[in-house]
Amino acid sequence: MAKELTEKQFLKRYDIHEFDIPLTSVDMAIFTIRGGELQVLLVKRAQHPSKGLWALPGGFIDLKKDRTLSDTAHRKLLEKTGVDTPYLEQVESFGSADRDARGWSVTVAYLALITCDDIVLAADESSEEVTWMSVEKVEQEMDLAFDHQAILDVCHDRLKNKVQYTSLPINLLPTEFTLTELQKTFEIILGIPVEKKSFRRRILDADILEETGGMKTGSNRPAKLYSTKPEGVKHFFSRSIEGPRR
Amino acid sequence: MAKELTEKQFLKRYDIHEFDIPLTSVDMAIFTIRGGELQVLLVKRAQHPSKGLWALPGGFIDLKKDRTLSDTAHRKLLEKTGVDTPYLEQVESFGSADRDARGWSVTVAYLALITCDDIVLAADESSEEVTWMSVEKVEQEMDLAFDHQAILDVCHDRLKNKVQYTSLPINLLPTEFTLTELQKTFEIILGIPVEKKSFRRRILDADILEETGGMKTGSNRPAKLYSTKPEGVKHFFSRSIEGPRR
DNA sequence: TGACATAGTGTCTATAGACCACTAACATAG
DNA sequence: CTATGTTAGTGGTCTATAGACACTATGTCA
Repeated sequence: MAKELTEKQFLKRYDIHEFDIPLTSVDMAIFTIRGGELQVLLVKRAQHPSKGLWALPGGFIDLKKDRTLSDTAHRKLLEKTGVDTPYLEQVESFGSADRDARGWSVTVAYLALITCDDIVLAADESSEEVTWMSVEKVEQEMDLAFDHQAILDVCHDRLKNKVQYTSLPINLLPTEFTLTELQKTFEIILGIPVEKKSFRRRILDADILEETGGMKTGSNRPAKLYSTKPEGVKHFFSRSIEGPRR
Repeated sequence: MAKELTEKQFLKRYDIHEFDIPLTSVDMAIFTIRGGELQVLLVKRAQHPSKGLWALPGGFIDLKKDRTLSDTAHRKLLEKTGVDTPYLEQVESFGSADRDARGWSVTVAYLALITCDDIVLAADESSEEVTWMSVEKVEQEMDLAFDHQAILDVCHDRLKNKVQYTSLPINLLPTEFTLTELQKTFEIILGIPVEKKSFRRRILDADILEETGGMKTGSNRPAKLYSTKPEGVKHFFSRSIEGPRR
């Protein structure tokens, strides 16, 4: 595939400047919670263009293997993380004449949420450098390849926005979790404290969780463990989380 | 451009089955309110594939003219309707091996809202047949080209959803309108009646409209005319429109 | 056995939409 | 020149749900 070619070979193979159709790819913002932070998976580019810069994982559609766009996304997710499909959502497409040095290109951005301990990093045979990086740090200090900074921003905004009125963060936790852990996850993504009672009421009333019967013990009162009901994973609340008023 | 070619010429020109990159296009669901209905703009396909079937307007990216994807969308909107940019939003991309008989293809779907009387239909030099059609009718009875039925569904859902918590329908009205006209527009899109007092409070409290000073007279009490404030066009409400409870 | 820490609850307030009946202001018919 | 109809616009109550915050419960560990 394209990835193994040098730029010159690539240009020759695709004869890009003769085309009047754009190159189309898929890029992913794969989020997880690690060390109390929201982190995103980055790959160091091994080829031209933007060689050596960190980038969102992604690549070209494989017309043989992939039947649909989401097949491509699932394949990429699997290649980079070794897991599949906890949560995958198409976010937005970015296309312009100058976002890629190779010419007019379009990329379809996907957002994925995965549980930290599912991860077997860099199961990719191409042995690129792969790493988790704090989203905050990436957005403030780093210079990503192509327009990946903008793509990450949009995916991050989408995540923050959806967390307001859905139970999405459940996908960032292992199958069993306590309500406090879930609340912490919401707080990390939203970046604001969430009121305990309101939070618990919302989640419980939404009727998407069930008690597993187990308890999480520590050096204090044990907490009930919950898992998501088989049916509903994401569920819409009637209002968004409003956070403290004063 | 591609449009003037026969399938055979097209295949030859693009040598499609040699590529391992997909064809990428833009398709649009252009909505308006006409005759008390939500209607969508359709174009009759003059070429293979799906020749003779109605389709959403759209086409390939023009790598010379368009700098970005939204340029392509704006251009298509202008070509078909003679107007530009009252409201344009990217919705979702659809890509698969079999959505287009020509091979693997990706299309980026856009949603546009325009005011009915802005419209100068079929300003397109290619003199295709262009028409407005009731969305309800299209979704129930018609067979659109490619996967355009699915694309329309997604765009329609997005519209209905956004209307719940934004002032989006303002873009379907002329610059001056009465609150009752705006309410009617919401009701047409939502398909349910909306309570007058709550609606007016919501809209007025959102502080996105200003009185123009003019009045709309008829054979009854005249109504104040409003226009959108220069700053805010779309604005988010804190809750969605709930409609009648019983 | 008591300090502590975290889990989990009772209950009040504030907000904003639903509901519905009311008043206001025009055109037009008689 | 009034009566009537029709639509514009409002007042005021009801209700659902989120925020606030203090309270109780239940474990560990020194």
